[in-house]
Amino acid sequence: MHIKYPFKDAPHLFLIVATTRPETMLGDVAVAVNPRDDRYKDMIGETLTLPIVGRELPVIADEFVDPSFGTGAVKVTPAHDPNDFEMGKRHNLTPVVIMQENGVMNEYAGDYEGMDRFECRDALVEELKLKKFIEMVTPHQHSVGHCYRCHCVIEPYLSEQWFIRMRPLADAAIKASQKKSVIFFPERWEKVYLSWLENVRDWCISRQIWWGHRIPAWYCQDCGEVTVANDTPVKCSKCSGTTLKQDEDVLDTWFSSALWPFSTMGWPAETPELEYYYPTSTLVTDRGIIYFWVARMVMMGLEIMNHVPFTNVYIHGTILDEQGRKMSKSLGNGIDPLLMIDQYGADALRFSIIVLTTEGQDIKLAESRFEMGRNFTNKLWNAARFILMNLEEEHPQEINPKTTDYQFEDTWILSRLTTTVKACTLYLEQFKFNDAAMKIYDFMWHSFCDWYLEIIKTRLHNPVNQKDKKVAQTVLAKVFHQMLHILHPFVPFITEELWHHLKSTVIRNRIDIHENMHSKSIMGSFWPKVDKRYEDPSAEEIMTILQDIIRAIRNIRSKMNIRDKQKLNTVISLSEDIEYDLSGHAELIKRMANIDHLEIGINLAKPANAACEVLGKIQAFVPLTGIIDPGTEKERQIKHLKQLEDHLMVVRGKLENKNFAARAPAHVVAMEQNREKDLLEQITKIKLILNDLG
RNA sequence: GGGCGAUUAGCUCAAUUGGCUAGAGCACUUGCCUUACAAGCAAGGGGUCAUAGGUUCGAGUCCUAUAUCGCCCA
Repeated sequence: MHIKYPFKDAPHLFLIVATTRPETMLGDVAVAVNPRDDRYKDMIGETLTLPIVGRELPVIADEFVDPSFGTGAVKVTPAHDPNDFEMGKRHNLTPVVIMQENGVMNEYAGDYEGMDRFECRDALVEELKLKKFIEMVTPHQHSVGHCYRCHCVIEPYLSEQWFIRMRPLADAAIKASQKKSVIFFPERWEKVYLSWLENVRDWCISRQIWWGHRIPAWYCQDCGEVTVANDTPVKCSKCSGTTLKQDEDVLDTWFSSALWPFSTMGWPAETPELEYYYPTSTLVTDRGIIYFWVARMVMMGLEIMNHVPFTNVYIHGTILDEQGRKMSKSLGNGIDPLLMIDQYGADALRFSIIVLTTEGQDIKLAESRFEMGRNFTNKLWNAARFILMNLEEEHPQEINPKTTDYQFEDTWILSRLTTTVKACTLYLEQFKFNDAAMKIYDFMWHSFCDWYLEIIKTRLHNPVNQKDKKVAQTVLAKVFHQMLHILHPFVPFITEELWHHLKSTVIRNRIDIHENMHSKSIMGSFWPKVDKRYEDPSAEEIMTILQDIIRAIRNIRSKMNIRDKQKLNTVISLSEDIEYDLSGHAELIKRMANIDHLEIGINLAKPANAACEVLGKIQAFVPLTGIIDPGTEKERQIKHLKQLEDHLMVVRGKLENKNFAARAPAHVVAMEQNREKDLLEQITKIKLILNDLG
């Protein structure tokens, strides 16, 4: 709406002012233009007459005015617009409040006194029209603040409120993070924290709502003195008058929240809780409240307790719904954790969420994601059933397995366990929870269950001697015990339950696993220490090779449609320069690949009608007279050959680049050279096999 | 308008700070009710790492620009 404001000295001339809230003109105290706006330059300092009201308004110059917006001249209403309030302060203008607190026009509204603000708007526009003060009306889209509870339009309103001077508090909080007394994980959130503190403005803590802590300020009705006190004062501190009125407003909720780390511990009393819990080590939260809450807790902690409330601030991703929207009550797209716990289990819920929580990434959460955690806990439960069942046996004295009593798989799983404990510990210290969870997942499922349990089944069910069976049982119990411990933070309920079963089984059967099991709960135990004696990188490397061989044989089985139950014979031929001794592992391969006769040796000849697999310096031959399909076999070999040749091209591309040899580190060059040699050897072997197939 | 982040397999996400043929879960294909587990076992298939330049012996990773999406602030 464009309104004409006449000049005092030339009432037939006007300055046109645009507004979306015409009723606020009753509170106008000036009209402002941009000092560099040529259209209005000459008018600065002139006086206008406010239509209808008749008040004199100076034309002032202010950089804030955007010449391209509206008419380039704006009415200044300091009592009813925050920007105008700032402008009013800059030009020493006295604000005029035109409404009461309930939105009804007051005595400054003249004839409109007593009208509601919207009623007043219509009536005033009518009058302006009648008196021809309106230049034109254009539709204009703008955003209007609404109350989040009652949805009515927010009215900016000049009133007296309490503020906290933030600069000194903020400076202390900035220093705390510079000194690393407060550390963010991931690190980059520190920037958000700092940029807010550096540009912080004084904080208005008065809220005009009926719930919350009333502001502890009392106004003397006799002399006007303000008394601020912990306890309700009985008389004015200045004139001793007894007519005191407490401020109607309450403290901003974030003010109370800022005190949370100590106010919840009995502060200001010096309670044992306060002593124990303040300061604490780590705060875990969402990035959305880094300055609303985190920074304010730090400031208040420093100011009041002389110490930061926490050292580490772990910022996790925001949990969103499947479509990437924030969860909210009004959208109804939230997931009820209690419902999920009923459906999938508390541990499943917890484990799934930890696995999904990757560093600095929001989490799109769908209910189906909890299946992963459920499957994991289910797997753990079933593995435990198997273990406990197989420990159920009277266990006499000779239970103390010396290193020489260990089978290869025992050394391997103990080393894998140690590696896993090490990695988990490191990841947890770095707040990389999902990496820690994934390591445990992989160990429990793909090392312990898929391989170790399968390998030792024969030792448990058809042992060659009782001693070896007992060694297997002891290692089994020991690994399971430690595994439960590293699993415990991720799946606390199931590990507690299983730990009790293990404890009673171990005690009843007198299995000595050299672990303290006297506490009443797994929570009373300690996090496993890395025991370097169990580390065995070569066992882990050899096991990887054995797994490759076993997979290759199973692959041949699958491709040639041979049932798992059918026993096969196999010849494993090794190059003479192979770095590993596999001779001791024939039994393991036979067991896991279901092989009847297995021959392992250097440069063994390929048997007739055999399916082959080339694995680096190892060749596996499975004789399949009458079963082998030469077409399928040829296809397999050609496919493998192509892979090797593609890889060789990449490697040669590097080696043939003169700069590579000159500038890359020696170990990288050596690695590529070795790789070329290995690839060539393998290619030669496959070509021989293909020749043989015709 | 300012700032931050994302873009990798059909889907959801990793990739130890620039160095083996980019991994996992789900989904998919094939074969298995094998006395811990079919919510499972075994074997597979699947990726021009958003696009275009640049730096480098070497780029998913570093730099610049573009596109799309998201968050915060004004």
